[in-house]
Amino acid sequence: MDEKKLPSRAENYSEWYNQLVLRAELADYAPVRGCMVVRPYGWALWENIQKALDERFKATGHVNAAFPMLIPQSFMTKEKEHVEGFAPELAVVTHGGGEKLEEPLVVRPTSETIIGTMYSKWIQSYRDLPVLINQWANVVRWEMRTRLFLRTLEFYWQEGHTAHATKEEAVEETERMLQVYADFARNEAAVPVIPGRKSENEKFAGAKATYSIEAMMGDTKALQSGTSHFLGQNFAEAFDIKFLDENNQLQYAWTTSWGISTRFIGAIIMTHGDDQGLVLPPKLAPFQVVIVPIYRKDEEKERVMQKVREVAAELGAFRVKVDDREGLTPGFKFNDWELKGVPLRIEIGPKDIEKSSMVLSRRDIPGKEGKRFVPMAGAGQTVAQILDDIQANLLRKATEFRDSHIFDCESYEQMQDVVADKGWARVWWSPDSANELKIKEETKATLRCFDPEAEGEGICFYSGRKTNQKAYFARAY
RNA sequence: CGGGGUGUAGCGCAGUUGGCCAGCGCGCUGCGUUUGGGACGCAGAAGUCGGCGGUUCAAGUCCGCCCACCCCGACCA
Repeated sequence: MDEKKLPSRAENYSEWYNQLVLRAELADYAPVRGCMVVRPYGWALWENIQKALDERFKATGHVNAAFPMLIPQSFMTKEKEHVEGFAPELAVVTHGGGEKLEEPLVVRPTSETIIGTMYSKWIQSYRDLPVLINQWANVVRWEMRTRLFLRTLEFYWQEGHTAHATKEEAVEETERMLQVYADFARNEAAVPVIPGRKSENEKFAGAKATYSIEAMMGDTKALQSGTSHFLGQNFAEAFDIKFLDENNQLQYAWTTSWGISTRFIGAIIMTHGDDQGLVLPPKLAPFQVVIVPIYRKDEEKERVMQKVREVAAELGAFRVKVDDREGLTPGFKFNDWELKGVPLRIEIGPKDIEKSSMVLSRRDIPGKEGKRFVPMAGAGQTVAQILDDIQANLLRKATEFRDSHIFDCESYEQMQDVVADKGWARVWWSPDSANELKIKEETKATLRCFDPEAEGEGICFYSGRKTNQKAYFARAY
């Protein structure tokens, strides 16, 4: 086996994914089982994701804050469904300072309880509302089986927590943030997603309603890539978040929460990656452009490097990496940066300098097709155009792939056939938790979300009942 | 927790019916030649063979116990 080659995506998707994460130096396994080390290259990608999301949060009036990682166990038990949902996956601290604690502390799996506790102190009047806070944090969930980025014991995310005076406002907030996520996914990550409501079975523990953005990976499995929850007054009642309204009436607040995690990096990898490695969308890529200098003899080196520096300076508006590593052949560097998913590569050698041109190689179009000679003059504008085009092309390709793997199914047989290995099934669906579980057992497919674009009425593919709702079923990560 | 598997150099692995110096590829270090699609030569460094115990003249190899990790299920952003 040639160790330099990645496993083929088509032949072994899991192995391909795993090797890709490790060898592109996004992340590594940690000494503790199920944990992950995010390496600098992976973290740089995450920081770009953070930046893009933070901009959107600011635009919608949210501010950042930080809450404790350790939560008294009793907080977790206040909301009945919440504790039932999370109890099996909690890490618990029983000792501190060498002594057994009177009350164990839970390492936060999510922060509704601690934030709810604080909101009950902060909120007295309708004038205090809405409270629109986000926190960037790490959380711990003791999962049985883990996978780099997709499901690790500890993961990084942002969690927004808001409190509102009315149900309508909270519902609006839940839906707004779902759309913020969908917009981010499409326009920054070039990941086309379907934003829709989750079924009762799949909703967040303690929520009245859960919405998610669902993305289709390269093996046609679905990945829940972000969630937004309408919590109703459940947490307000459990944590006593009350306020006096304009009529001097005591009311429970209406709350929401929403989050996107490092799992999204997995979504980017599995949406765009190919047999050569990662393909990163220009807007989020740690390096948008890599320049590989090519020279045969030492006397050529200075001349080439000087040109390279000139071009790099002209591309100051972009995130540019000059690969000046010594002793590596250009071929090695090409493969290395392709593995790491850099959207655009520039090659500059003696031949190019003579012609005052350079080679541009697009990561989204493999092989010779993606290469072209361009004049060095006006490099900035050319690069800007091509990066835009790559960004658009990635979204277009991913959308085409997704749409060609969604099938409208009318019968259970048809649906089983589709979710077995063809893609997602879109069906008329009369909501029924028991039926949903049966389908999961028989096909391994779950209800990903209700179709937000469903119109009219039809016959449920499973129960035969009349319904006005459509749903997506798929195998999922 | 149920089923299956693997532990030998940083990584990936080979090691026969027990046998004397524990090997190969990649990577790493040094020197030289190279550099337009994963360079080559020479010289090197690097191992409690997962742990403990047993059988034996002799254990990476056989036996027992333990530990760790991986894959498939149940759980999940």
